[in-house]
Amino acid sequence: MKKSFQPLRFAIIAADSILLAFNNGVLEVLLMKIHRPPYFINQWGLPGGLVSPKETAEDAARRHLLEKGGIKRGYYLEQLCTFSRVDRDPRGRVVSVAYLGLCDKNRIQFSKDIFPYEVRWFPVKKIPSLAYDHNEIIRVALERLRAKLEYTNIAMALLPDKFTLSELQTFYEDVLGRKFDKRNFRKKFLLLNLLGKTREKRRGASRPAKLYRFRAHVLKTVKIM
Amino acid sequence: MKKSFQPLRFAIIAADSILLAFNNGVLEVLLMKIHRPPYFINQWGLPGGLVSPKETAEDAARRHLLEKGGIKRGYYLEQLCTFSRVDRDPRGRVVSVAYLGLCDKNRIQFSKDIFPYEVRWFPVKKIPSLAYDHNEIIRVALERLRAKLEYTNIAMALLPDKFTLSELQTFYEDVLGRKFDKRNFRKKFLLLNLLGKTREKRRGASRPAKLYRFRAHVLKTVKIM
DNA sequence: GCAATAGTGTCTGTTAGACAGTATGGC
DNA sequence: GCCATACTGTCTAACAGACACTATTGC
Repeated sequence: MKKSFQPLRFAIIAADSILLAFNNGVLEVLLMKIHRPPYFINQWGLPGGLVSPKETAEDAARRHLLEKGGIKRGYYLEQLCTFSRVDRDPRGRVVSVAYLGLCDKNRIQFSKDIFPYEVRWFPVKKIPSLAYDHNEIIRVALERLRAKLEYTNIAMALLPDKFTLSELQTFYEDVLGRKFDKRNFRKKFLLLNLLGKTREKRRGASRPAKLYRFRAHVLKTVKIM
Repeated sequence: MKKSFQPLRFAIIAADSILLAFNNGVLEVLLMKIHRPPYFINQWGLPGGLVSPKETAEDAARRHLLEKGGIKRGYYLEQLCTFSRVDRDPRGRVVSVAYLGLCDKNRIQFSKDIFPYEVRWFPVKKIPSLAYDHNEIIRVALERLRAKLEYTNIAMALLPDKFTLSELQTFYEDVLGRKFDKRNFRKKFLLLNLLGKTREKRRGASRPAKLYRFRAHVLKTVKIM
């Protein structure tokens, strides 16, 4: 029988978050500029960092979103996947537990403190080459998001409180990269009974549109598409 | 701004596997008796162990299945979830990357070596109280399996090469805990075009039944139920 | 021929998807 | 009145689910 490897006693565990928001018809991800030497200086990467002895990986993910991006609460977060390629971090062995975060920028609570980090929202279609394996992590995150849009009501985490059916449709089309027939889309979504009417309308340069909201903000699995 | 925690420099990373098999109409999980002092001695737990410096978490999961259970290859394995509760291991901070494994005992390759570990297959409905948070991990694994049975062809990883439609139905009923109408079940599954006929029949104490097999052993997402 | 399980078909209600014209408001 | 976008309904094909009887083999 083959001899066992030496156990990994000094691994470092990191928690990285892919925080997504839908803004002006564009899906964006929050990225952070890396300052600390010696690797990837001035490159962009996911907001995240080490897990401390007294916190879970999810706690750490939330803490780093606060410490790096000033994001306090009001966003959805779920575990995505753990990345453990041996050479994924040039500093040594770092295993990263990645979290998928979804938010609406108007609903999120930002801290008013000043942070010594440079963060920026990037459209997911214009992401530069990132540090570590973060491009790969984002790819997996988008796959997960697209899958969940089809069989859960997770869209509620990215959309504003109130929205028109056209906005909802545009959102689905942009993120899934497919077009839907307007009549079928509306019929299907209204029959799912996930939405509630409001009395308000969105006024623009043409006929005003009714505003809807999600009835409940609890994640449900429902076949959508 | 709140001061950052101390980073976790000495965390230990483990990889644990929930290896499932379907045997005589019963879904079973492979468990291992814990011998090493000082905790949980003689309790059962998931086969797994530490991740070594030169291997990924998945490599480690497979290695521990081999070293502890003699299981060489021929099983399906996917990452399930990472468990990082601070006190989940009394020995100290251990973060576990859990893997969901699925196999057919007749198709799997067992090592012929002798292993100093006591392992046993337990019906998932008769699992004792396990070490660490392993009961919880198994709960999550079964949830994942049930979800994937409904929208992928993952059943192929648990079923034998050849099986009758009745056996397939029994499998679905047992694992999902619901009954299906025989005519509808067969109609639906055959229309999905996932199965191929063989010329063989299973003979028993009554009318022989045609044997089918899965056409391809590639995981596909297909709406099944 | 009896027990046991395999195998089969129809009907109905629901859903998915194709498809085009009218309504309302800003300017 | 014109532009822009909101809003609406029908038809057809496919699918989901309820339902009961005949066929084949071992004994």
